[in-house]
Parts: sequence; C-alpha cells; structure tokens
Amino acid sequence: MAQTRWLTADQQDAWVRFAAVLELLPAALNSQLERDEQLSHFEYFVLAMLSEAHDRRLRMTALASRTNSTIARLSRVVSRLEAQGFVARVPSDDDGRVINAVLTDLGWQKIVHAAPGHVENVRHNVVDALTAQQVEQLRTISTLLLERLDPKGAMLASVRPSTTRSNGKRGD
Amino acid sequence: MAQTRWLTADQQDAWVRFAAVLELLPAALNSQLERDEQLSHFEYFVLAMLSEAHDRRLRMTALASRTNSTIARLSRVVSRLEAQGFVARVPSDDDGRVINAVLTDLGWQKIVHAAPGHVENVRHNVVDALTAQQVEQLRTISTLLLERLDPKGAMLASVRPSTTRSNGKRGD
DNA sequence: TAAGATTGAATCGTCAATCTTA
DNA sequence: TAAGATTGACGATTCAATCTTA
Repeated sequence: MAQTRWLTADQQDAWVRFAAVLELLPAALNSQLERDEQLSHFEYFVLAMLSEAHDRRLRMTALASRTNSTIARLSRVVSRLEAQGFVARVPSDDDGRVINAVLTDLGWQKIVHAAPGHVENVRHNVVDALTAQQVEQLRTISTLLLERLDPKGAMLASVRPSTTRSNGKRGD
Repeated sequence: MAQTRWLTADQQDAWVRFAAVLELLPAALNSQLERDEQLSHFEYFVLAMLSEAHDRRLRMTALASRTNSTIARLSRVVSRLEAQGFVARVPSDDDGRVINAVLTDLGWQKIVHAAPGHVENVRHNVVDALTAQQVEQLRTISTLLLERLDPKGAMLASVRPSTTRSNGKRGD
C-alpha cells in the first residue's frame, strides 16, 4: 500500500497483529458472557463497577466515566439492566438532578454468578497465554498507551497510581 | 468484588489497564478517521485490504475473513462503499455464486489520501508512545494472544509467519 | 444439498434536542 | 445559564431466513 514507508516493517507487523487483537479479544469476551450469562461485556462491566463501589451505588456520570461510555449509552444500558431487575435508579437526596444507579440483590447475585466464568475466560485468553514477565510488560505498555488515550485517567479512577505495583482488590 | 481472588493483584492490574486500552484505542482510531475522512476504521480497513490484494479485488468471503467480520456485516459495508463509488461488485466469471469486491480508482485515491493521517494517528497513539523494545514486546504478546483467539490465523492471511521477522510490504 | 451472498426484523449506540433542577 | 440525565431519530450490526448457483 501507498503509505507503507511510514512505518518500518517491524512496526507494521506489530501493529497489524495488535490491531487484530483489538478486534478479536473484545468479541471473545462478549461471546462467552452472552452465551453463558446473556450479558454483553459492557453490561457485565457496569454491574462489576457498581459491585465495587461504595454502597454498591454510583451516580450516572461517575459510572459513565468509570466504564468509559457516553452518558447516553449508559442511560440506555441502565434502563435494560433495570428492566431485568439488576439495577435500580434512585434519585439523590442531596441534589435533585443526580440519579444513583444502585445494584440490587439480584444484580449482586448476577455478577457473583457471572464473574468466575468471565475471569476464567480472561485467564484463558490473556493471562495464561503469556508468561508472568509478559503480563508485566503488557501492564507497562497499557499504562503508557492510556496516558495518550485518556490523559485524565477517568477510566482508571479505581486503580492505584500507574507506576506503583498494585495491591488493591478489584475485579473485572 | 467477589471473584477478586481468581487473579493476582498484578494480573488484575494488568488486565484492567489492558481492557481500558481495548475500549479506548479503537475509539481513537475511529474518531480520527471519521473526522478527517468520513470513514469508520472498519471501512478504512476494508479499503486497505482491497488495496493490497492482487488486482485490488477480493471475493466477499475472503474479504470477510481478512477483516475478521461476518459476511453479513461486510455485505452491508460494501454496499455503503459501493454507493460512494469506492468499491464495485463484480460477479466472478468462474463461479456464478461469488462476488468480487473491486477497489475503484476513486477508492484507491481515497485510501491513498486517508492513509497518512491514519498512520500518523497510529504512530502517535501507539508506536511513539512506546520504546522500540516495547513495540517488539507488543508484537510478541499479540502473536501469542492471536494463537488463542484466531487459531486458523485467517485474519493474518496477509502477514508473514509469526515468529519470523517480517520484511513484507504492507500497510495497516 | 451445500456454498456464496444478500436482506428483513430487531437491537444497540450516537447525536442532538429536551427536560429538570442548581 | 449550567449541570445531570433522558429520549427521539437515525445509522450500524446481528441473527435468521432467503435467494441463487454449484
């Protein structure tokens, strides 16, 4: 192709492969969850973020930020989760404009039920496919990429400082 | 969360960050192309695959395989690209069932015009954010992940054998 | 009957407009 | 007027059904 000279052959090779991962890995995560739990990965992630939040609740804007979604998208997904009884919308007492998304007991049961299969899938497709050293390299690389992609670090609000080893407890 | 013990803290940290990249990087690629070229990344990729193919043409099934999409999705995207004059559908002479997607001159001009900006974006968001060594690590990691995700290697049909350094000329 | 490809119906995400409260 | 959130309209993707040729 015309622009071939813009990247070296090695860089291109790395990028072509990485781009393929970008396409296939999210699809793999989605299909396991959809098959086993009738949940998209995004829906799973919303439930997971709520399950880790204080009081199992988060205002819509905060939840949108942590899941890196637009508020519009989140609003629609929460509506679906609400219809299934996994989440409830509770208006804030302090500020009449804000809505808190609250994980219901049923929602908690759902995420607890779904988590092992999902984690197993992550383990199979990512963690077990790499050496411990490569997992560490991937962590470093991801951190560097996120600095470009998400300078504010909104999505990593729940994650420890970037260059320090994490001891935090948090699932995905 | 409930399943926290299933991954070590370091593995989780790596995964949380990588998952964020999986979400944000495709979005970044899309928005540059949509802003500058009115093309989704997937549409760009379809044009790019055609531009590299022999005779600038590929049958629908082969194109679906290289772009890792379903045939249904590809069919709709090709319809859109056809409506814009970038691609033409040409029935095969040999087999009346197959349709070849052919890059038109206009489509060639489009991809030639779009490529530098896209490559620059890849460079900015990925290649320049990493050291040469890290790019190499990412290549290795991606290769390992693809072995799990895409054992047939259909998507990498145009890429050289996985453990050999590539000298091939190919764009993204 | 199977392979290649397209399409209708339903679902999901996005953009802009809107509504409500601060 | 701005902030938080929802919604209508529209475009994109998926699944299953369909059509055509081998």
